[in-house]
Amino acid sequence: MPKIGMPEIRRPQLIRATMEVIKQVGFLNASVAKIGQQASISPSIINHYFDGKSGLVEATMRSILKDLATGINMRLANVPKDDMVGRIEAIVGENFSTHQQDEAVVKTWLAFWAQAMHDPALNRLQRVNEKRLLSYLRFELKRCMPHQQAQMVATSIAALIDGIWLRGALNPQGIDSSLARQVITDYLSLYLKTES
Amino acid sequence: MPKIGMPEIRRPQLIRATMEVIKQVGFLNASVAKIGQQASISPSIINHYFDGKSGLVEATMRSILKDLATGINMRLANVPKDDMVGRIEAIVGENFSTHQQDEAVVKTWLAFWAQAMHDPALNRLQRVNEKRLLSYLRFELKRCMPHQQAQMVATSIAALIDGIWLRGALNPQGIDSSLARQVITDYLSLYLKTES
Amino acid sequence: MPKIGMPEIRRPQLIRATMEVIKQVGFLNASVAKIGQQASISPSIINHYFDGKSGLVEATMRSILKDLATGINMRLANVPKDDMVGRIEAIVGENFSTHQQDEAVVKTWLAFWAQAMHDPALNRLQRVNEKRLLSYLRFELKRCMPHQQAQMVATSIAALIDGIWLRGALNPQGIDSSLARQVITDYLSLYLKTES
Amino acid sequence: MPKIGMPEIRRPQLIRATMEVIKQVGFLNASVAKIGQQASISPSIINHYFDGKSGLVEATMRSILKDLATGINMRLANVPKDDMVGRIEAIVGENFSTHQQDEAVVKTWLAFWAQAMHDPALNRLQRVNEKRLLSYLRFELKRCMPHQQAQMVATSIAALIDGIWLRGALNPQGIDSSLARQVITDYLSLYLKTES
DNA sequence: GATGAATGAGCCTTCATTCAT
DNA sequence: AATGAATGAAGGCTCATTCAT
Repeated sequence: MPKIGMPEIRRPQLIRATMEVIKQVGFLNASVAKIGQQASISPSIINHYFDGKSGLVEATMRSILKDLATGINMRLANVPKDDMVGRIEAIVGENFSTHQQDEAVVKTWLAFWAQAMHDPALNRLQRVNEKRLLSYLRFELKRCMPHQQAQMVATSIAALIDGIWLRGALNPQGIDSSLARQVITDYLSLYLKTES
Repeated sequence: MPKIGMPEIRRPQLIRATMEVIKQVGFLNASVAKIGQQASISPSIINHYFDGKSGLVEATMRSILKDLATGINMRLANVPKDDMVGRIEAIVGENFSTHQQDEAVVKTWLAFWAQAMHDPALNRLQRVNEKRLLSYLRFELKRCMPHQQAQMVATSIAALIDGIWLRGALNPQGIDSSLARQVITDYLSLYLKTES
Repeated sequence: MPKIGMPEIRRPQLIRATMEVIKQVGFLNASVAKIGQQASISPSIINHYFDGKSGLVEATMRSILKDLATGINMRLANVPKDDMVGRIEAIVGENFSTHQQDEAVVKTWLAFWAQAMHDPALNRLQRVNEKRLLSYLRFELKRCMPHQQAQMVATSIAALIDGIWLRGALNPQGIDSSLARQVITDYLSLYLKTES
Repeated sequence: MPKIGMPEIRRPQLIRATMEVIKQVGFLNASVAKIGQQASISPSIINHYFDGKSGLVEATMRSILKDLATGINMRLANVPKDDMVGRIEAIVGENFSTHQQDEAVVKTWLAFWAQAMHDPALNRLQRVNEKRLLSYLRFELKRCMPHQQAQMVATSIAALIDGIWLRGALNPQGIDSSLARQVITDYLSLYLKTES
């Protein structure tokens, strides 16, 4: 019998190594050789566990997306169902959480976006994630405004999240996450005030 | 002996070919061989005119940034100096112009962003561009709101531009540019309304 | 502790899987991984039973050669000792039997020949088989012609067998075995006629 | 301007190196690295001139086939049109010429046959060559026998050629080419004598 | 100015094998 | 007996770049 439980050790280990290498040298230069070295394992093992490099890249992105979704759900669990603003702030907050600002995570996100335009598997992942964020926001907003309007505000908030995140990612000083949250909160409260 | 006028022919030719190849196969697979083939020129010549591939990539991005700046200035020239909303709409409008939505341009932009995190030369370009947009917006906004707030609104609008653009870039259906402009105009009018 | 009787199960199972894989992907691409998969066993076990891949290849060829020898002897058992033509036809017939025309067997044979030039173990096998065929034929022919001529005719018939077999193997339509037998019978009768 | 005339130097050089390496280590182990080393050139250049390893292999086989065809035609040019036996002997003779017995050529042939079963490009080459030999033989034979019969005798002679050649190839002592020619000549003359 | 010849580094992947369990 | 974990070597190929012409 072989050693058991290795997949549960190796897979996260390699995924983390992948992010680390992307952080250090960029997606373009993140070779399996470097990833293996980072994880202190033979690069060949990547094929054993992920069926090739693209499988590893996909799994890596899937891991980040899952972390985001989990984080959002955990925050939402602590906010009353009827506290709409609070719930939206929770969603926004998780998008600017410390974990999402980890340099390795940030660089992987960006590389993922650029790559998604040419890789069907990544594209699919990206689309699912995009729609999920919109649907979460819309769900909360629909409680106090018509569908049409909720759709538009959700789009705006999602765009603000991505835009602020992107500008922060490209900025050496990183994201000022409290400012980010404030900008979005201001927009929302201003909007609600004016409409009523 | 060097034929005169060749650089003026070759450089734009190769820059355009670069964008075309990035559009077709992605930044990752855009080799000098393919670029040369696309331009029907020997790839070797790239080193002659751009001192290596990275020089070509940088020049390509510089060309796109210049097109954007030129477009904005041309639009602004047609809007009265005191029409603040009109001038901001002009800036926004150019960011979603048909040229900026050219698939080759879009993919180059995105690749440029991802690459800028690891390439100092590209990073510098990106920073300059980012600051210019902010300064343009802030300049207009300061006419009717305090500096502090102008800074914040400018940041938000810039984020909206990038966020909407990014989401559009990743969406197979492309950007709905009239919707984009409307979202941003609405956002702006929201802030102006509270001021009055 | 070793289960008894397993070698008798595993060895033929792996040999058959080897032929099947060679048939599907060719000798060049017949890896132990694919063979293991084909047999639904872990590839590692090959080393246990055959001491490495080359041992398996050798055993596979040995199995085919043994089948051929067995088949010939069975046919000869049904032909009277003094029916020289009948006995030679039996030998020829077995060389073009349906089993020897099984695509997996054919491809293994051919790969075996090509490989035998560089692998001493396979070469030895091939030489033994070659000599056995010649000796069988010569033994029958010597009854009605001088040794010298028997040697020559035996060589010719062996060459005809291999030549026709080879041309058939390379032909998508396979071997026309009745034509093959006829050509060789005609050839033989030609020599017998001149003797009488 | 680049160096001119290089393709005419490099292509035969690499083809010869390929045969040499196949002779030394077998088709299975004939890597581009070894071929490049044998030719004292960088292996990368193979892609430049042959568009990949398979292109080189194909070109190598094509070269051998062309040599054979040229040799046959040269021999035929020296034999009167009406000397049927002489012309057939010329064809047979070239198939056992010293050049065709060059160890490198022999091993390449055999590897080529084994490989042709799985490589469409090689298969096509092999088929063309096979048909050409048959058609040459049939053309001569039809002068003194009906089509049906000519076809059968041509098949027999072709099989004898391949069979004797194959057995010689696998034999460490090589081919006894005068014996080979004699066997075939005997068969032909015996056949003609008996039929008339 | 422009070409293609040529190179060496690096890429991902496949492979046969060994080993702990 | 049998498995899967793990490795290191080797494979073909792509690439950016340099150079002679």
